[in-house]
Amino acid sequence: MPEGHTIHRLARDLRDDLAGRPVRTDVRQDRFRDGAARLDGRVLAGTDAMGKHLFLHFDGDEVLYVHLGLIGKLQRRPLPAPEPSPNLRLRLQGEASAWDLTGPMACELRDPSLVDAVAATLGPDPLRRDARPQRFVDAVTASRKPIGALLLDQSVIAGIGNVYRAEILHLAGLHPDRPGRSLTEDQVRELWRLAVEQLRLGVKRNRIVTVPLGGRRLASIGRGDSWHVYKQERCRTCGDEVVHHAVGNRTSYACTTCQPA
DNA sequence: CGATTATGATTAA
DNA sequence: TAATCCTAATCGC
Repeated sequence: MPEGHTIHRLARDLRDDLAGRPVRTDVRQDRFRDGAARLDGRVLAGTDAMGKHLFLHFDGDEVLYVHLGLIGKLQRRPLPAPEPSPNLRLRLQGEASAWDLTGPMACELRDPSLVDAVAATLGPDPLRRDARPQRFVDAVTASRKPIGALLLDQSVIAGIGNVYRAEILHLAGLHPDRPGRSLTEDQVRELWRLAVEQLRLGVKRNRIVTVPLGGRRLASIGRGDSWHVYKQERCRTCGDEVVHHAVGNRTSYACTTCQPA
């Protein structure tokens, strides 16, 4: 689940649930036992999300830095919270809920200066008001790498993952192999606009659904029916064949008709 | 019940 | 390019 929309939604939900009051911590794995003990009883001051990076600011000038990676989860448990999984990296418990972190790529207590250090490695984030889209446009139009690789490069645009890459390129009618340099500024601006639109929808729905709802309820869209080309054999727009091939180390998906090479 | 797979990213070779 | 980390849902037998 974790592309940028997931992280921004978590930042919001964690703030709403936990901020302003002391949190209790719990842990099952050994690797963050010390960190959990340090945080126990501290007040969550606020949260921040940049691309796929999540920052929880605690009173006492310390930041809990979390990156979920491929398989990490941060799940809400209404109180009384169930017995945690043996894999629990960290539980943060507030007055009405507990949040269980499992499988993250990173879970570290750091100095607040880390936020700026991470920001310096990232391209503009379509979900942030302070994003500078022209940086994305310039990076793409200057590169000979395929647009499919550039969209996954977090230093070019922050927060896009494999699902949004496939779906945004399909919505734009662009083939993943098109070199960045071959695109017009207008085409790249359209990619940015689609990224903003789709990621915002993702935050709102807490789920990636790029097909038009057409009056249907979100809950009625089945698993695998949510996308035009990602993990599809046939394009959900025109019914033609979807071709799978590796671009930028990951499987890319493109409709032979909607996304001509 | 074991094998496979995944919406990520870094490090080593 | 390949190996590695980490977990849980899904799939085939």
